[in-house]
Amino acid sequence: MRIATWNVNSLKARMDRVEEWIGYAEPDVLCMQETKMTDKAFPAMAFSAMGYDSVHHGEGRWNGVAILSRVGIDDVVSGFAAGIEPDRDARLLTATCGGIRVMTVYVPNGREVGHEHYHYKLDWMRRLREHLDAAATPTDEVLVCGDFNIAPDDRDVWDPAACNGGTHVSEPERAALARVVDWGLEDVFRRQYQADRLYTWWDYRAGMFHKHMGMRIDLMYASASLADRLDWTLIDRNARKGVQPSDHAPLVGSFQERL
DNA sequence: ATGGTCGCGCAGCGA
Repeated sequence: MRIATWNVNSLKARMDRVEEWIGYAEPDVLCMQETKMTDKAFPAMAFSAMGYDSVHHGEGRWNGVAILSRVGIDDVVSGFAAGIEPDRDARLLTATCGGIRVMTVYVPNGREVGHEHYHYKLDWMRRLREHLDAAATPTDEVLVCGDFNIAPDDRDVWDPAACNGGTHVSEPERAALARVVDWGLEDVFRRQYQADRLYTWWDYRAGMFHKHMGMRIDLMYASASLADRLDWTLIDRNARKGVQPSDHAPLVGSFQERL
């Protein structure tokens, strides 16, 4: 079972790259963020022709998340579970694919520490934990992946000193992430790579990608029983190269078959 | 040292 997460930064602008990538990466499940389109505009037929069922939760110009699956999509929940203050944006989608409760998340960008959007981000993370409590059980196979806009620790940024005090690395953001992880999740990339400084996002500007100046903010978390089946993970830097790339690279996790 | 680019949509904002 191969599961991927990719912030595509507009599916309309990225469709050729996404189709190319699916063609060679052959994920069983692909979670996307920042599709930036309405549900009506979502190219479900094109994905169907490639063998994937899909579900999309979009709004238009901003945000938007999707799950593609060739192992089934059931019990879909758009946004936070019932009983939680609804999200004003399209940032979360939950579905069961091949026996795994999959969640694709696009965590708000906080803009600046202390900004109104920063507080919205922290509150959004609080609600994500409530969503986990309501929509899943830690003993089940659960996978939470997406663009968290938070670097979990200083290994996850190219220069901790330069990033110090900024958004993505602030202590309250990391604490909010830890609170979500505390539900019963493990960072599968870090399960495989402990010291490695590998990133998933690089600013388009200033040749940041070529200078290896990025952040690891696209994350894949698995519940214990699923994490125990982890075979390997990969950040596909090739997808960040070439013609009209997203500013994020896909992150792939491969899980062994259930015994 | 600083700033450097995209996408959306048609100016300038958001990331």
